[in-house]
Amino acid sequence: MATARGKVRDKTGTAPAEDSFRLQTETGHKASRSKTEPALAEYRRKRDFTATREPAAGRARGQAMAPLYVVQKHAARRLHYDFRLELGGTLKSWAVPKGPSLDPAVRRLAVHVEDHPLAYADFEGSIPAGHYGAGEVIVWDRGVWEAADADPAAAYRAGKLKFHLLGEKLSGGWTLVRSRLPGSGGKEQWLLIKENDAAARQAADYDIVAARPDSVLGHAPLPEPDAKPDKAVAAALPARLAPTLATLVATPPAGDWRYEVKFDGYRLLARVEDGEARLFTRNGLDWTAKLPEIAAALRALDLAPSWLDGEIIVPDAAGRPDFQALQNAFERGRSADIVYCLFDLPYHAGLDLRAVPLEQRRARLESLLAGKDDRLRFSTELPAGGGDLLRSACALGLEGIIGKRAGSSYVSRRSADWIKLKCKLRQEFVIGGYSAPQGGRSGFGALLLGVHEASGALRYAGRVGTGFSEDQLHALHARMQRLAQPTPPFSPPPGRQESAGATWLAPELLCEVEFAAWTREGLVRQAVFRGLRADKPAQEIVRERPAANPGPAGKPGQGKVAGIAISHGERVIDAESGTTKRALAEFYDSIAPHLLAQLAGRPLSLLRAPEGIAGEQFFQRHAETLAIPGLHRIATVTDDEPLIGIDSRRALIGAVQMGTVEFHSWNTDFRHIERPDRIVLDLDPDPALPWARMVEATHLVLVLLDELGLAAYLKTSGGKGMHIVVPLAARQEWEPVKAFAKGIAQHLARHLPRQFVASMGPKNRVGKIFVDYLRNQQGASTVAAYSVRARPGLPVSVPISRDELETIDGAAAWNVHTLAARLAGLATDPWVGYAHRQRLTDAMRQSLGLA
DNA sequence: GGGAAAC
DNA sequence: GTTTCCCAACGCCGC
DNA sequence: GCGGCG
Repeated sequence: MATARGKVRDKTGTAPAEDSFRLQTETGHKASRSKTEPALAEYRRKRDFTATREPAAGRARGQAMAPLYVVQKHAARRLHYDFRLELGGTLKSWAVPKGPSLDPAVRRLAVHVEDHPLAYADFEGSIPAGHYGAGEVIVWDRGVWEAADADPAAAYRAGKLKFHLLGEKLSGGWTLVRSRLPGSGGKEQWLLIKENDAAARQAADYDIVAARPDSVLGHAPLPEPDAKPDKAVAAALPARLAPTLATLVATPPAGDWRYEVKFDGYRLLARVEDGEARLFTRNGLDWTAKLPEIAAALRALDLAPSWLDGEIIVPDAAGRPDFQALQNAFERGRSADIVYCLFDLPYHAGLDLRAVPLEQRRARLESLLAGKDDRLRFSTELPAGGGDLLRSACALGLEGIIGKRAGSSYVSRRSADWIKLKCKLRQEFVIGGYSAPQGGRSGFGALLLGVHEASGALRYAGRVGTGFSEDQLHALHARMQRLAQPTPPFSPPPGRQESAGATWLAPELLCEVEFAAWTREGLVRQAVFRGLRADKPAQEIVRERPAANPGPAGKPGQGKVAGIAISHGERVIDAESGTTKRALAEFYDSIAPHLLAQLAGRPLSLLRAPEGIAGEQFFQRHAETLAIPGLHRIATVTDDEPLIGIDSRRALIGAVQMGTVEFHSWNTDFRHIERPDRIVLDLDPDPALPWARMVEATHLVLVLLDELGLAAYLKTSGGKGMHIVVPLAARQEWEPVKAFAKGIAQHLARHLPRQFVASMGPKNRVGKIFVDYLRNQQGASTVAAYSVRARPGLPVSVPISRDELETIDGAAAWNVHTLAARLAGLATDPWVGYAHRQRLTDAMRQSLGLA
């Protein structure tokens, strides 16, 4: 024991090649083949940071340093947990609870240090994706323990691990702070923070809330509750207070706005005075008696006379507000689960703070709540950036976000300085009936909606009774009457109340509906009719799962997609969109006909990422031991091992179950594997180039192909570039076809040197577009049209028409969430006319200078 | 994610 | 039993 | 020329 700090790490030798840090032991390290941004410098910086830290003042001599920390990296809006242990002693082994290391539920690391029994180190909390924007956070748990303490976990529990560094400026610009983060259960954490762009933000953005009494340095910029802020006015505490209400807006406005989570609960104001706490709804009803635990927690804060403003919620398992759970909590008189999320402090300690800038009120509020009852939580600020922020909030299954203008004051009315941005859900439903009109309404009352279960049954999904014009109402009614049938198409049929007076319809009509949320029973809430749809077979209408929403558990068939059991269906494959493995499988199931048309008959390479796109990724070209139902293993003369062929839904979903994210196809067919039947040119731009340059370059290539007399088809790559596909009759073998593709690339590079390069190196590619012709050799493959890409947000490679090139705003125009809408809105196949008829002629070769 | 080799 | 390794292929680039 | 990298 008590060997030098950093020993474990030093023994590992080489730095990992990926941007994450695997826990490293003396048995070696694991270099990943992950195709992510280079992170060697990143790694070195962090290593340097730990290596160059000065020992903390006040540490007794002879004590072993045994810091344990958890590294969480969050760059470019990708959340990444990883664990690194640095222990005095030789690390023997370690364990993270089974499952993805991204699992926010991971709370405990087991560590095994030589000469020590198995020790556990707990850490608490998690940081949801999107919380910190671009930047990095290290969740840090640090302390010392006596060498005599055989069990560091016991020492930790006994409080012998001392924290004693706060606000310490560390090398490399890191700062140690103590803070509470959303999702942390209100618990404070030690955080090491570092800004990528310090100028863009202020330290206060990080919610630094408290200094420990034993803080050595303690110069963190803490709010000073006792100082009287500008504009604060001494005032008696009013008996009543009406809250500031937010204005609903559709898009994030310009300007300086501070965003918070929109809580799906009840607004509640708290009045605290003389050891008494009372709770009021926004209409002034006294709910103190309904919320004894909250009231007690507020009393325990022992506040000087104050009004606090917040919202009560019941968090679901993932920490998100759950409106129904809140209602249930009231119904059952179980208010103990309720949490009060506080976001404002209009009065405090005899001061009227309403005119004080928002940030100051909130800083003061946060300091009041720091380290107090878990039922009282500070509503943390979300990172700047409205549009993306809303998207990520929605992807996390939140109801929306609230924006407050920087510096705004607290007013007792609806304010334009407080805005709410809602995540609206929208999807198609099958119309399975309608209810009788009520009152002055003619035609029908509401449409009875359904979605298909995985089993194929049409499940009742609630009703929509608003959103149609008078004309629509009549037209729809007339149309529906022709589809009337005596029995409900739903299975099981809706309850008596829903069925009363209903007219049942053959499940043929589809409509688009916008709604606020799915209820726990799987019905739409606050649904609005947005129009009929007619572009999809009714059978394809299924519930579109909001990302990261596992859905009701325990239902039969719940774990299966297309008959394939999906293990770890709740695993989040992509943190940015919150897409789970099951959602990915369902996505592939939903586009199976499109994708299978691209894959069938071709040898494939699979890009697999069993632990999600942030984990290790690898290609697989040989069927090997791959146990996928319906997968073809095809022996060929070209490869010793059988290749992979997929031509069924089962095999497709089976591949997804095995962690496949991307499907890459060869430019040939098993039937003529030595003769390619297409050329694929991958236009791969310098990432810094604007999209307009990409559009221009694509046009230029199309012009060249037109001149040669070759028809070509476009698809987005799902990344930065475009793929141009030239279908061929499978006449020639790989070599001449590759030479032809190379000829095109070199022709472009030669004649349009400002736009194109034909060689791969990034060196002379600055500001240009690399025409990647290398995908046209034997054994090479290109991501298939309709394949997802293993990148943040899970974009999809999508065929487009030449006309559409002008209209899209990037090669990642569609992703797993938005592709359905595109397919639904598509009148004609963007690749209409695609046929393998073209030949490469000598005349073409001459034109290219290949002769 | 899972088979198989290496501990 | 437990842990690690493997799962493409190619051209570039730096040693 | 070899190996790591993208």
